[in-house]
Amino acid sequence: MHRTATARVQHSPAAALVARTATIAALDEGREALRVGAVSHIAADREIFAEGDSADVFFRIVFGTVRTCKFLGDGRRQIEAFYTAGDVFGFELEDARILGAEAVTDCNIITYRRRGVEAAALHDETLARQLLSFAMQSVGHAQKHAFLLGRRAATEKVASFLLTWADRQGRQGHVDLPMSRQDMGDYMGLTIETVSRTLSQMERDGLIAIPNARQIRFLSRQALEDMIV
Amino acid sequence: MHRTATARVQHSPAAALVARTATIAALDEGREALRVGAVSHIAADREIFAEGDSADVFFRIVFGTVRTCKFLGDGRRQIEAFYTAGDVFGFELEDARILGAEAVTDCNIITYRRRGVEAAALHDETLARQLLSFAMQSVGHAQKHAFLLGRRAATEKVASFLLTWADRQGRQGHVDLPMSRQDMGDYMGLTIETVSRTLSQMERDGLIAIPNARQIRFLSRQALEDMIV
DNA sequence: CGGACCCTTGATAGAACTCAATTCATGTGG
DNA sequence: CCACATGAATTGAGTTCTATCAAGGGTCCG
Repeated sequence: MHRTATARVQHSPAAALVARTATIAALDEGREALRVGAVSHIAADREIFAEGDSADVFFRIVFGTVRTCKFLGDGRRQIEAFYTAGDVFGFELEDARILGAEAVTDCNIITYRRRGVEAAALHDETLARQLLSFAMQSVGHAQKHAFLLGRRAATEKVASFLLTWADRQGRQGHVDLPMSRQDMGDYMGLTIETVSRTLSQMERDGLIAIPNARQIRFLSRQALEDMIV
Repeated sequence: MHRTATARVQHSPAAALVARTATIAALDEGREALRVGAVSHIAADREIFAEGDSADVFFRIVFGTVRTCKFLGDGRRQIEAFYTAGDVFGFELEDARILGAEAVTDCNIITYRRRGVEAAALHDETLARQLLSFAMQSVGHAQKHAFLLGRRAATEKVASFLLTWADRQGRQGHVDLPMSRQDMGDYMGLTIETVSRTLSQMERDGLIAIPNARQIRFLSRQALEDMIV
């Protein structure tokens, strides 16, 4: 399940599309002492941490999906990222968190002490390298998100979102969506209605099938890829 | 919305706005051997590196402004970031660059060998820490960019852009824009006309003065800050 | 069966884009 | 020094796309 970060880097050609979020494999290799307590179970829609909380710990997902987000004063919400099994989230440089995190689905997560891991990295070359690699992969993810948001048309955003998730799930012709339309919209900067309409239109155009709201089958993956230039 | 949490810490608006890009101070402290050649001068609008180039070097700006961007198949361009004096850019994890870089204005830049710096970091704790810090700050910048792009209204984007640049320049009531309206639009996901119209409207509303296209004075900074929630 | 929630669909209004024309700033050559 | 050319920026008119408001389906669960 947890391939090493270095192995993933070499994935290459299709890598352009893969907006895989990053993990820190070294945390699995005899460094269990860095953990805080046991695995925690979080129910769907429960908050994991809030904007402004102390960023003294970070997390890795055993299973389930997590979203990190920011609330605007008028109630709008922007989702920064979705994280799934194996992903590390909540690792921040500042003391106070600038994002909140919530469980999208029920999930199990492992907690790590930030200072402990940072200290360990000082005399642990593998960990240090993976920490930097993790940070750089996070940059890549945030940039890909910015590029998705910068796209003008809703169809481009949705096509890009679907293909990215299919790749994350290692699938060619099918994608499971663990999140609601609201979550999708808040991630792409679209309303729930536009997301829904865009998907319906894609279905009418014969590009996808929607057996149910949380599952999408690709009928013409090429056409979707062509949409995002 | 899922706001089950207790009261959140309110950040000072100014702090939330500062999207300062990051540098690596240790490169100045007796580590000049890591440089490649002398300082290079680049003329405005010249390409520094292209998408797909080998990412074996990275750069630091002595003076001038640089943009990193990506071109879409249909000619659209998305700008990922602007960098100014002191900023490091072009540091990537992958071998092939996923962004191109161009000089916005004439500029002088210093070149560093990536592998050299990475290797030096293995037995140089200060450098290692700053490298990680740099990477994490880059994450923060990319996230702020994503949040700017996710904002729905053009006025919010433009207000946020202006205030961010004023802060980067350490100014309260005035901002110098080294880039064209086209650059601004490609950064914010807007057309050049919308950027221009939005600025004109802000001027009519008495929020800003535009002595010339590359200079903006804030007449009501508070009103601008209120726009971005 | 009823209710709650999520999703979809419809009608309308508003915001941003597109195309087009004009103004402005800058630089060049006569 | 001025006429002119050039490119950037602004402004205008019309169109397109997405948000908004509102209503109706679908599904799960008590």
